[in-house]
Amino acid sequence: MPDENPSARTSPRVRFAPSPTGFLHVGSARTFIFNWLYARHNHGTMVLRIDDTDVERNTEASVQSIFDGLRWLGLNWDEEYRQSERLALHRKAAEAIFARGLAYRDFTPAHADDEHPSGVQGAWLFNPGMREMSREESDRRAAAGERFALRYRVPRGSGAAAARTLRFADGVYGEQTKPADEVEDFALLRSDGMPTYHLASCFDDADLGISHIIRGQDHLTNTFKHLLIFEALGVAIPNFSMPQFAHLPLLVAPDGSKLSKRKHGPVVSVTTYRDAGFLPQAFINFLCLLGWSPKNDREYLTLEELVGLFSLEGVNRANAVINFTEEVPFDDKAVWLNAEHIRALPVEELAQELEPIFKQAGFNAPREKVLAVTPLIRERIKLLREAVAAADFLFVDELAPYDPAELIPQKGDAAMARRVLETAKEVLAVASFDHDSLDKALRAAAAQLGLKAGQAFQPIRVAVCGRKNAPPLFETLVVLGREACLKRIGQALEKSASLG
RNA sequence: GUCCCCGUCGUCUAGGCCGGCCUAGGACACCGCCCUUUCACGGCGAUAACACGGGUUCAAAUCCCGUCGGGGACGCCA
Repeated sequence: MPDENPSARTSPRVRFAPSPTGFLHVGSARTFIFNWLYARHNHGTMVLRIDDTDVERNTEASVQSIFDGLRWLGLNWDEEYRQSERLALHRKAAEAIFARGLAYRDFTPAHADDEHPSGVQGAWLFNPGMREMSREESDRRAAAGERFALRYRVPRGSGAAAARTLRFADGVYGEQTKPADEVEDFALLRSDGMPTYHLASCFDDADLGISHIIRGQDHLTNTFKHLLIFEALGVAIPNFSMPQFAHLPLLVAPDGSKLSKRKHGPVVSVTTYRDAGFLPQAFINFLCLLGWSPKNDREYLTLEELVGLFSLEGVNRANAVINFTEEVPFDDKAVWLNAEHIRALPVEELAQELEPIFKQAGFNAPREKVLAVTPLIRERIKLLREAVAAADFLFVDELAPYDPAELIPQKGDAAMARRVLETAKEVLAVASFDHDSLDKALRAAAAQLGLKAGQAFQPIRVAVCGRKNAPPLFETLVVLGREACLKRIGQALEKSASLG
């Protein structure tokens, strides 16, 4: 079959274009992930472009922190650009638009930051006197060194003639239209000669052949401006075709407001999740479920499954709130998913994640030991960091002080605790240290003492772990080894003396 | 203020485009029970929502209008 529409056949090119004004924001991360998923699902190309045209606000530290976040996610990109390196291209594009009469110079002094340009009367459209200024006067003033911004001359209806209607089909929000009359004469170049976001972003998207622009819904109304820029730019770019747009619902805070670094603090930074012990695949899984659904009730999804399932049709239109409070900084569902992903990890891989964390906590944690400890805590931690508190007694030489009363079993007394510990000491001195042997020996000892297993095990558990809530007893004893067990039971016996 | 978007359990969502299968499904969280040597895992169960008002229709969460609520855009920020 002949290929009638070659452009529809070429693989999609998508981009993620963060501006380096802070750390990588969870909302940005989700935008990145959706773009990445779209690219991988459709065998397309993922472009990373650092939108650093705002020299005032951009910092190199921020660029690094964005890379930190992206590297942690582990999703690779195929091409990488820096907008600041393409400045000359942007200026040339602006000049070309001006030369064609599609833009004009605006000599109005820039607004101060606190001045809101849109009055209470309605939307601001353009500054009086500038749009109509003759080319001669404009040239003369520019030549005289007067500063100006370059504004796009948005087509407007004149007299009885209605303005044209701008339209595009959004991949998520559907058909969008707006009369050009309602679009303000936005700036292309600032009075310092720097391109604005709108110009730089559209030029690069067109020049880099981006086929699908997937971004936050806060750009939905900006898209009408972008349509105009693309139109003006397109004529100079061979084989240009208008990109498809898809806007993503916003991620909002529990109070419904837009997530912001300033207002909500570190919980909006992806490195906070990393440092708290989230697995990147769990974090990705969680973010995907915010504003997107595979529509088959599945929630725990691996990266491969996400790639296979992802489509723009599954994207929701309503904003999604990401739940957090000061006491509980992470969304319950994110934590649950993380626990699921932790349990799904093979022991060797989980051990590998845990090893640096144990070492950081100051534990003597050789590989073999971590490998032995991991199965004991795998089902007891929801965040990797919790492994430290869950397994500390398996690493330290001396147990942290605990209340001797903990040694007393249910429906028992101090004497019973001591009897159990004495017996355990004898049994463990000779028993072979593997799960089944210990199970057999200790159960037999309990029976001999006339106690229920649970009653007999509690003093031993507390003696060995220093607390009541701990992993299963026999596995714990095995990992700890005979020497440590006997020593701790001996210490417990001493402690129990104070119980009278 | 103007324009745009959105509104299903506390939260994430399915269902909505193609009205009846929805006495609205799933998940997290919460509560209860079971399993069990503690904790955890696992299993089972319970509570919980179509923002409101009109209309269209034999029939509306689903279509239409309005109201209210939330959000976004309106910068020489991105």
